[in-house]
Amino acid sequence: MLALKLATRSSAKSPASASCITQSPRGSSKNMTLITAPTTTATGSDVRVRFCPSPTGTPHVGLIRTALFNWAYARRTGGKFIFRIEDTDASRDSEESYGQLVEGLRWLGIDWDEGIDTGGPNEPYRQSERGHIYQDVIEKLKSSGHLYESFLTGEEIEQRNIANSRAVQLGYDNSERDLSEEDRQAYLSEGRKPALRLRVPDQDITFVDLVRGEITFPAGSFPDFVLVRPGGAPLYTLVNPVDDALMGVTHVLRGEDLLSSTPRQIALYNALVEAGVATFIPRFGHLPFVMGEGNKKLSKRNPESNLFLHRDRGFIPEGLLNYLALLGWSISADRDIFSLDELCENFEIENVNPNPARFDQKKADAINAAHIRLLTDEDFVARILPYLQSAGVIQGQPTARQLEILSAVAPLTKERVIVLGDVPAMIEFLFVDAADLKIDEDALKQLPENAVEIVSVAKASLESIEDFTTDAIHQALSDSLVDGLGEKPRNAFGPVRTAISGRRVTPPLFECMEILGKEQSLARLEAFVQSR
RNA sequence: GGUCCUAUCGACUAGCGGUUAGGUCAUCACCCUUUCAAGGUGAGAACACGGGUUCGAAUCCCGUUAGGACUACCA
Repeated sequence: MLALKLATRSSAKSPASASCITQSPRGSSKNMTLITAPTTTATGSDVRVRFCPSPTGTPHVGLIRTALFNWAYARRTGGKFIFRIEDTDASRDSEESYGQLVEGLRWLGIDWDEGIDTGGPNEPYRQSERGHIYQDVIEKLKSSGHLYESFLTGEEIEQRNIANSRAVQLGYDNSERDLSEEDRQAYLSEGRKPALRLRVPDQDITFVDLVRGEITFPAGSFPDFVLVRPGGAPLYTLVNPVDDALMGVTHVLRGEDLLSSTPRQIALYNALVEAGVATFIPRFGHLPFVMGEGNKKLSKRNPESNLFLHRDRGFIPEGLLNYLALLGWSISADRDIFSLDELCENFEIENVNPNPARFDQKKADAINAAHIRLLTDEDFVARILPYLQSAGVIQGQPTARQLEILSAVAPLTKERVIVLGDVPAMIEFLFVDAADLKIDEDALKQLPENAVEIVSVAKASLESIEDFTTDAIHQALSDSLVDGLGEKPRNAFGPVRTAISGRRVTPPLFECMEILGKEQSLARLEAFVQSR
């Protein structure tokens, strides 16, 4: 025990510890291998990060946050961002989901330097098309002695543990590391086919996590694990690190759920280096979970996990990404709103907070609203158009008059929505004829007794106006309703608003009347009086 | 069972040995106001617990407690 501590300490002090992997051999297995491969020292433009989702289901905001941080890290360092698809599980993967992943990243503006569609020096970027590559790597690992055949079934492994009074949960006992040739032949003659396991070094494995600092897994924390199925099909445990190695990935930024498998991957990387497949071990950084209600990881069942639901509601990429970045990272002590450029300029993986963060829809909404207000009027119009079209407010391409209305109402509307999906209901009345205007229940409910009187006085006072402008309208209505009838502004303008828009909440009333024009406005007031 | 991670207002966080513990969302109050927003001002609200190290601990160390992850011939 003392010797172990000394070993760890001295190795930490030695100059050789520029490598992040600390070695402290323990025990004395005949086949003991040690981790000797160097950890990458890549910085700046040598940085290579990747996003490698499995195409199962619709894109999840937690997944997007991972993509965002990898992307931001690449943009910050000047390195490369690789987009790879891990579609080796035909039963769960779907082409539809693959398409959604690509669509999602494109919509958000997260672009990649190598990968799907874009191509690059390490094609193909879909694992389902890389089968031949893995077979070659498996051969190299076999001939360098890092893999060994394992014939025991799960049931047999459990039996052995019971027989040896070893905890069943401990799993495999590495008992076939030195299988004799006779035993091997005996298994083969039974018609068994072996899985291939990695000979894991009997030593503590330490690495410096980019968000959590130094982490040590004691020797024996996990058994020799399977890399290849009986029959030769490679597993995720093999293909993920192999692809990273082949693609030269230097920094692996991924979810916290993979933290425990990192020592396994370091052991594999070491084997890969010794087998001549890789030249270094990457650095790892484990991002905190995105949580949902209670203390549970945000699951695909939670609607707020679905990227496209946010888009459909009217989140804009700037808002959603800003909020997602806030889940574990902050730009400064007193600022929450920032652009993607600012994120890329300031992102430091070392500043990511290791605690899990809860997804808060209210705050996400507030951040999105702030970004909508930052849009120029032209940009705002362009972005709300699809929402107006799908709500049926505008059919097909907008007319010149509709465009005119939109640009007039844009600055008024921008200030009072939290998502773009709020817009159609708010401005629909500007696009219908007086005869077709419907009056909402909640607008009617709060009308004063003398609503009809107010509206007809309003109409009379507006008829004489020459210039039908906001100021003139305001003046005329104030004179006739507030001064003339002695109504409070609230009581005076409420009925007019309802008659004009049919709604309780609208952009500012006088501006809306100016946009509608004198004829339309008066027609609506008249229609209201007639219908009561 | 084993291994690992985590712990600051209701939520997200700033803090990296000396702060009246700061900001944002949410909540409440007031101001502004033609509705709704936006904006302005203000209030309440946190260092999980126990030891240690130190002149001094939210900050470093240990333990406890509480969450969480992993422990597949899934990815």
